[in-house]
Amino acid sequence: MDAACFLNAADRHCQQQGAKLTSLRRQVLELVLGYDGVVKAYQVLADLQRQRGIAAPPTVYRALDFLVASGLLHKVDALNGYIVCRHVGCNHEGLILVCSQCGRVQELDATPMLALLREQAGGEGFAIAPQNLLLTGHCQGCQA
Amino acid sequence: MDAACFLNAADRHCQQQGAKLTSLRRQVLELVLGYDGVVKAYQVLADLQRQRGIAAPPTVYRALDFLVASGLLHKVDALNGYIVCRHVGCNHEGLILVCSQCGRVQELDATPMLALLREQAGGEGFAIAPQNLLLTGHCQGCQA
DNA sequence: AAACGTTCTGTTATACCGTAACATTCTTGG
DNA sequence: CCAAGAATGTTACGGTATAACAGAACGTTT
Repeated sequence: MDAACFLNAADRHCQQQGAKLTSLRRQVLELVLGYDGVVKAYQVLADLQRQRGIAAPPTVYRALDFLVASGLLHKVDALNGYIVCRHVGCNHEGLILVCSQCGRVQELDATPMLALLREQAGGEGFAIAPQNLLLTGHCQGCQA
Repeated sequence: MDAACFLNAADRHCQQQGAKLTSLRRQVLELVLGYDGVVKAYQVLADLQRQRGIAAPPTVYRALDFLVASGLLHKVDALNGYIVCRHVGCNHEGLILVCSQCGRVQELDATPMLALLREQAGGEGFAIAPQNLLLTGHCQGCQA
């Protein structure tokens, strides 16, 4: 799915949910789409400054927060970054593999794994919420 | 297991591995043990400054890094924090369950789970690094 | 249209998180 | 003792994130 197509899907997705994909938020999403893999907030900020002349951290953080809340992006805590969600609209839980060297992202289906985890956690009285599973490691290209 | 007992276990654990649990590292571990759940590096730093008069960030970060590398603590990326490992000695990867309501933390062994994940990811040419799995949900007490 | 509340965005300032780089001290084996 | 490596002290900085308030845009009601 290319960027233009994704943006259309994002428009539809937000409209369905009554969320407003404003021009700023759309611009930020577009900037994130321009990268391959994990993006840092301050990278986006720098891009935004190049395009708008001036922008401050809260501007980009607010847009990113919105996009995460809408399910269009995922936050990658371990790397202080963000990635595009490639499963917008469907209810699958993803297994997201992030290469800690090159930042590239790969997604598998984590549904069976999360079912097992849910079972294990449930045995301890803990109900895990729907979520994606984020793991870091090295992709094929980055293994020496 | 109380703090004193844990410290003894930590001494033995490090001795077995040829790692040196110096007095500074032990002091940091003790400070972390004084908290219930997730601790931030700068909390520990503040405590250390109270006890020693002066200390700088690298001092506490180095000690925390050592304790994580030794398996005595886990780093919780999503929360920029650290927790005591409750399974010292069994050389495992943790499954850390964080209750999004009350903030309490519970730890299970994720080793078998990660073995499966490693196999699945390996099939795609991706090598998963050693790490903990952090999942959010609701603990027993917080399920209405 | 005018008045209003709500949501979004701009702006300034600051707090928090983490590490690089180098100096110094402390072990430990020869 | 002495050299080598490990651990700690110290300074300084860069990256990450948010608080707090001001202003603008938008829809709704009157």
